[in-house]
Amino acid sequence: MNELTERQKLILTLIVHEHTHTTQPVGSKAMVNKYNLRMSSATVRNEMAALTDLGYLRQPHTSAGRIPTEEGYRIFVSKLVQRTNLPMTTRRTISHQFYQSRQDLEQWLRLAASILANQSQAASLVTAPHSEKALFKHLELIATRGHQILLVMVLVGGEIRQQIFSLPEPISQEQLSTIATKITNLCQNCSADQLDALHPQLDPVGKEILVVVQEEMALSEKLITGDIYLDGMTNILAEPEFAESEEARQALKLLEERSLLEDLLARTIMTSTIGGVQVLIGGEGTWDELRQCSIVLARYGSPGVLTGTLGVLGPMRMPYGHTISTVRFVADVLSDLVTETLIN
Amino acid sequence: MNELTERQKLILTLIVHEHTHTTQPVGSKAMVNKYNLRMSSATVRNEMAALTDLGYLRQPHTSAGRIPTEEGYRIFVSKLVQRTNLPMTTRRTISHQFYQSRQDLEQWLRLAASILANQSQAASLVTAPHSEKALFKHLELIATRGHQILLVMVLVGGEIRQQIFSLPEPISQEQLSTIATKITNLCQNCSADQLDALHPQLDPVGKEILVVVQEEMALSEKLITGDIYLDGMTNILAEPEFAESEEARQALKLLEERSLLEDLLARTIMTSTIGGVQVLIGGEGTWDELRQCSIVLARYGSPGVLTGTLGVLGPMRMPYGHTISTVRFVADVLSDLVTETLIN
DNA sequence: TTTAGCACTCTCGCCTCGAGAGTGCTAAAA
DNA sequence: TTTTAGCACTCTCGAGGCGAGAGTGCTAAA
Repeated sequence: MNELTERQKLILTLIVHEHTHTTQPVGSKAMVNKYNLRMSSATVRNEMAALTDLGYLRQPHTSAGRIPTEEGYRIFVSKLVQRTNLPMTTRRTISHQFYQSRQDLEQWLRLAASILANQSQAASLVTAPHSEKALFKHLELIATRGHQILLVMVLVGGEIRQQIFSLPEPISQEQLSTIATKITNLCQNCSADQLDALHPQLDPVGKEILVVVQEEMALSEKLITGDIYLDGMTNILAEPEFAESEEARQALKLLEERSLLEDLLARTIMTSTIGGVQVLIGGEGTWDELRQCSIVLARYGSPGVLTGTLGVLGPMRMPYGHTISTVRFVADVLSDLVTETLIN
Repeated sequence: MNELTERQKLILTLIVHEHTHTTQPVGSKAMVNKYNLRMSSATVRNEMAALTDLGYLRQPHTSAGRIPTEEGYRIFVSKLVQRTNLPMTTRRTISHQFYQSRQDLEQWLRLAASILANQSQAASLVTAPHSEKALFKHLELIATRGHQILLVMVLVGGEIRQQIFSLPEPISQEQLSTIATKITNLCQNCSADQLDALHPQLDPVGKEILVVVQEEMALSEKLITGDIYLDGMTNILAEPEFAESEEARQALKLLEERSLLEDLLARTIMTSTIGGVQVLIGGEGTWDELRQCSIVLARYGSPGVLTGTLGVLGPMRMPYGHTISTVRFVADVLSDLVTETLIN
């Protein structure tokens, strides 16, 4: 808690930097040589001992160099890493890819995941954006075979939900279209709750359909409704700390099991604002699977209207500066795209 | 090519069986003991030598036991594995899960992937079914902000495609609805080509929209349009042959890179018939990434109308009997569901 | 407060060595 | 002719030993 001296900050920064590059514990002598420090290795050793006592460094075993602890990374990320921007050329390349791709939400999300994975050489995840409050915009009903009916609903913001259901009696396409038009006109911009008031105005079939509509709207409001796009999972396997596959399995399992992933996103994302980037280091005591990992997350979209989450999962030894800038930049680009094309 | 003797078949079968269970090379003496063979280890050794000459077995190094070669697995799968059915209880459990889940294609596909992964303890993949010939059923146009228009199209079979595009001039929702209704009425059950004939009947805006419709239909006919559901990738990491992560990376990379995966499916699936299960062993000389793996694939759906692919990717040392039955059974269940609910 | 010097510790790669498992071959038995 | 017993040989694998190298902590001097 006590403020670190400038020299301690420098040494901690250098150790983090060196270790993220070499993967190895870093020793006092080697460090003095490499960075031409204007002090002796003994001095560095003393400072290292102090930082170790403070809990920011540790030794894998006696008489090895030091590596940062979780706490060390945390202080590095919160205080020491300088906010950098991605180089202009990189930014242009990324923007370019988005603007020349097919104008299609799914493509964008896939692309975002791919860019994050490549830039960070780690695993990436991107959730589809969804309305924080589902508002009805348009309903379409299409008869398929027999009693089966395909319901296609569009929400304000362009989210599309579809569902197949059946009615007790067969019904013609004309009748369905009439009902769909009626509901579309009545329900403009309504939330799921507001639809309750409309039940009296509808015939029995219409009521039944309205219930399905309400169900779908409710589902849409739950945190993560749509797809989650993952990429770069194999990057994780390339990291030396995951050479023994068991460790890697743990981390990838988290990405694979939607329920775990949703839980993670739900718990962390609520606190983060658009534009802000959140860094989770070592599972923060809650997620055992992530003991060796860090996650860098950001929200994108239009706050309060249509938002999604994107981020990167990699080893705790991660180039935080670069990763954070990348995540922030991709989030910004995606926010612009989503806002421009989907919000009305 | 020469027919194997009964005894050779027995020995090959036992070696495959034993090796899939232990992961270890299997030796003559151990085998005689374990299976109480009515012959001496020397006899077994002679037969093993013969099978090795034929190319069905190999030794990881001199004076180790034998393991099957790719060719050995191939002959095992094509001739020796007996076609078994899943036990009744397993089948019931699986069916049950499908029928009690939400009646929703996406859920089913996800579930299928999950069941395949769990049953086979390997990675699984399931592609969304798609029409082999895209036939128009229904069109909806929704104005969003400014010139942006959301196009929602339903194909015969229930496949939904959506696309955002813009027109040079702003246009009202009423006008859009009129156009959509007109196209819907004119184009019932038409293929993309047939739509060409309709251009003269439409005003300029209608023509422009029809072009987008045709583009979407063309896209839908390309082999794999929709999502691919993957599951159980971490199972692969648990296999001892993938302990050094490099090997595992190769295999997982294939699953992660959509383009590779689509290529794989495109090349293999064409030859396989519904109900038939296809087994690809060791990449078949074409896919280097799969040198250590096998894939068990089947198509599901309604032949010629709406079909998809599902399968399992695991180590070459795989319990083929069980995996094949599982893939076949899940494909059958999914075929029924798809046929019942989506085909009209 | 910083630095030089020094004894000590721990890992890592390399080597050796013996146990264990399995083979191929030969000659005898069925 | 086919099967089997016996035997010498080969190869892996794990344990143990050893030395080099890197790093530390401590003490005493600058």
